[in-house]
Amino acid sequence: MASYDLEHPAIDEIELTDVLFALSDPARLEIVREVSAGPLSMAECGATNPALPKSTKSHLMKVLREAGVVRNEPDGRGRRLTLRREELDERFPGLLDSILR
Amino acid sequence: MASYDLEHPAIDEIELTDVLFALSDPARLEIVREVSAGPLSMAECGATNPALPKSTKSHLMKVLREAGVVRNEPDGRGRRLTLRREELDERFPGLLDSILR
DNA sequence: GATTTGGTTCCAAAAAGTTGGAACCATGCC
DNA sequence: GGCATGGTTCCAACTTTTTGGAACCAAATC
Repeated sequence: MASYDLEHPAIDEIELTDVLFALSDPARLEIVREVSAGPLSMAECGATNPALPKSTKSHLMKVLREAGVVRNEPDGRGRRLTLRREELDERFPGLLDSILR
Repeated sequence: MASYDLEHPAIDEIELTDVLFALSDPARLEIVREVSAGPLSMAECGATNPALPKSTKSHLMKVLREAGVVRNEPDGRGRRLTLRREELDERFPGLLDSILR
């Protein structure tokens, strides 16, 4: 069954309030900070929170993905997490910069 | 009696995640947009949502106030709501601009 | 001081979000 | 195929937020 792709909102479907909500949780915001430095695998994320159960981490990531903040795509045996930087910058100029500063 | 002042966080106590959470609700974000144009009374706020019960509106305002987004001070018989613009701009440069744009 | 006006707080119910173990699924590798 | 690895989804318990009526409070005005 081939692909195993998760749903991502198109750029123009991304809602500001959803993005703000996704980033309003300290654990999620921290993940975004980590990912902002470059693509990471699931295991590499949440280095700050090593004891975090994987299901919990996956849920946090789901909120970020569904809000349009992070892209989650298959990568070998694992997954590749990337910040949707350019798209977010285009849709909400300056937002990410001011939050991640 | 005497004073009837509500609690407001000091500028350096304002947490980014609290601000983001406060603004992540469409009704609250709309209130902030209205207030960004200048001080308003409670009654003048939420013009978009006329049927909103006053207790509900007061709760929304409380979240905004406790997050440090809005100042709520006595003004005659009513109350004066103002956006804490300069303070927020100092603490989180560019944030409000990018959100309210 | 009684009344009206404008708003906050109390309280309880409903809705939404969080958390994590267990089951499941996909891929890579032997 | 079989197995280990990396991660998602299911489900249920728990916590937090939201919501709004009713009670309350403070200031202004008569």
